[in-house]
Amino acid sequence: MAVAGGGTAEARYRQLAASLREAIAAGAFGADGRLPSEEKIAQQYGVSRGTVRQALAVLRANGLVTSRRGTRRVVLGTARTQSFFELLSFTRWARSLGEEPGGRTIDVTSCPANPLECEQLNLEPGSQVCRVLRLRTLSRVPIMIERTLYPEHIGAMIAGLDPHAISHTELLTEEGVVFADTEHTIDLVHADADDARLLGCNQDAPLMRERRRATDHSGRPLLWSDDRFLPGTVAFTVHNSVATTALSRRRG
Amino acid sequence: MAVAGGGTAEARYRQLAASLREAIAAGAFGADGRLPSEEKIAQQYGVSRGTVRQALAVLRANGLVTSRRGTRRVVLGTARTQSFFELLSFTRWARSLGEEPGGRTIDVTSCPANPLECEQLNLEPGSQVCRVLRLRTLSRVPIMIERTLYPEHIGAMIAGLDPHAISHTELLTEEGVVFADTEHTIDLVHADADDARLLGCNQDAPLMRERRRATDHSGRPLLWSDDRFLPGTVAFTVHNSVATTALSRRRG
DNA sequence: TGAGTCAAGTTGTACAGACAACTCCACCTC
DNA sequence: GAGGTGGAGTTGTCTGTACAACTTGACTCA
Repeated sequence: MAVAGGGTAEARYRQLAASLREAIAAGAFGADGRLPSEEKIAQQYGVSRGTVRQALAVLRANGLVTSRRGTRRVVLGTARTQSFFELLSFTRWARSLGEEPGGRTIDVTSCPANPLECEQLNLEPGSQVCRVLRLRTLSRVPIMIERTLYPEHIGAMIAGLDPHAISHTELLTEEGVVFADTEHTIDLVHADADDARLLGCNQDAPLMRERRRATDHSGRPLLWSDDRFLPGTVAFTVHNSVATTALSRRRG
Repeated sequence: MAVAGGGTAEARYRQLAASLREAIAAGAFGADGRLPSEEKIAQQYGVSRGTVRQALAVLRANGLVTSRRGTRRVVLGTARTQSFFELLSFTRWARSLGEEPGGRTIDVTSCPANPLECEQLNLEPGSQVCRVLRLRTLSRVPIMIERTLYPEHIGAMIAGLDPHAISHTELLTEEGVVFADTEHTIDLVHADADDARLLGCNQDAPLMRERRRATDHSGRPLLWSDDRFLPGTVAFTVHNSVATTALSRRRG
């Protein structure tokens, strides 16, 4: 039936997190930025302390508040972290910026994967994969080259598609594909001939590369993509605290 | 007294998380990678289900396991996320790689901050700041230029320091400075004259830039740094799931 | 064969209580 | 004034219980 979300009422701790987020943005909690105690918040909203803690854990993971045994929590900032989908999908990201996402599908082919690709997509050696090459624009200005690899069962949904379709990710979601986890790796590369031609830069010009690997709930890879941005068009930010770390830095 | 950690026994859920992490790395949980149910794990380790859930939340945030209502958890991978300090401190990072961290302090000056810097460090306009310029090496090979800005009260601890000291961060920690949160922003810049001279690259050569801003528990900024890496020496990876997102992507 | 139904199993949410660990301020003492 | 003491307040950890929401596989029935 593909009921697209909204079926169940949102959890109480999420509602509470949203309320607190608004309160923080509105500048409640005075100049010193100290939150009320968990107990007070619990009474105020008519929930248990456990629920308050769950809500605050969300805000802490987003870098909005600190937390430390013995003292009240303190507002850190109004860090606007993005939703999972704004990070997964170029289209969603563009929309969240209030800009018009666009793109042109340059090429779609189906062919056997090489060993590295098989490993990334967790496929048997020699399996068929679907290769998509797209040029992405933000308000009609080209900013990114996207090379995406889909396993065959996903690629089949992409293949017979309008080449002008804007968002493949949203299409797949509508078809019932569930994206659950992604891993992003960010580094710097030099433009190859295709990059240069399509982005209108010189060959060997520096590009910001983001490689994304998405999996479903069972850990099966759904796509592997190599996205190359023109310099100055994108920046990545990560918040991390003593308690939770999501980012890591590797030798290039 | 500066008792350097280790005072209190580690929380049970952290011990459990470590155990489970090892078990995953050792390849327990069979070929399908399904974990036992929370109840089973709780019985096996003699803890309550709540504690098990706390431990599993850590693993999930690290991208090691999935989680989804109705089905068992599944092993995703052996993602090695780094500790907070390996991300904050170049020295700690190098050591975790098994390489020898090094560096040379090029310049230390104290002067008034410009408006942007005041905003980043949350200081009154015109406040004094401490500026440190360092060249960082990995196994004697230069890979990064670090420009760090400290507010005066922190800078005072750095100023009278051996110019050959390797880790300023660790020194500050020993002095009782507590780092609690950081924000990292990653983008691409071109080498200026100083970068080129010190890193031995051409001017305007592309560099990977990481800007870090660290605060203490109350949200007071402790440092703001602009680090520029030679291409190919570093890559950043982020794991994120539907439940938790730490990364965001911005217009450059 | 195919579709629908049901029950068992599993994770998510929420509540309540208890204690530990820690911070901070007021107070006291020297 | 300096320094130590103590207690109130706050967050961290752990346990236990109950139910809701969801997945999966077995089963039934047309």
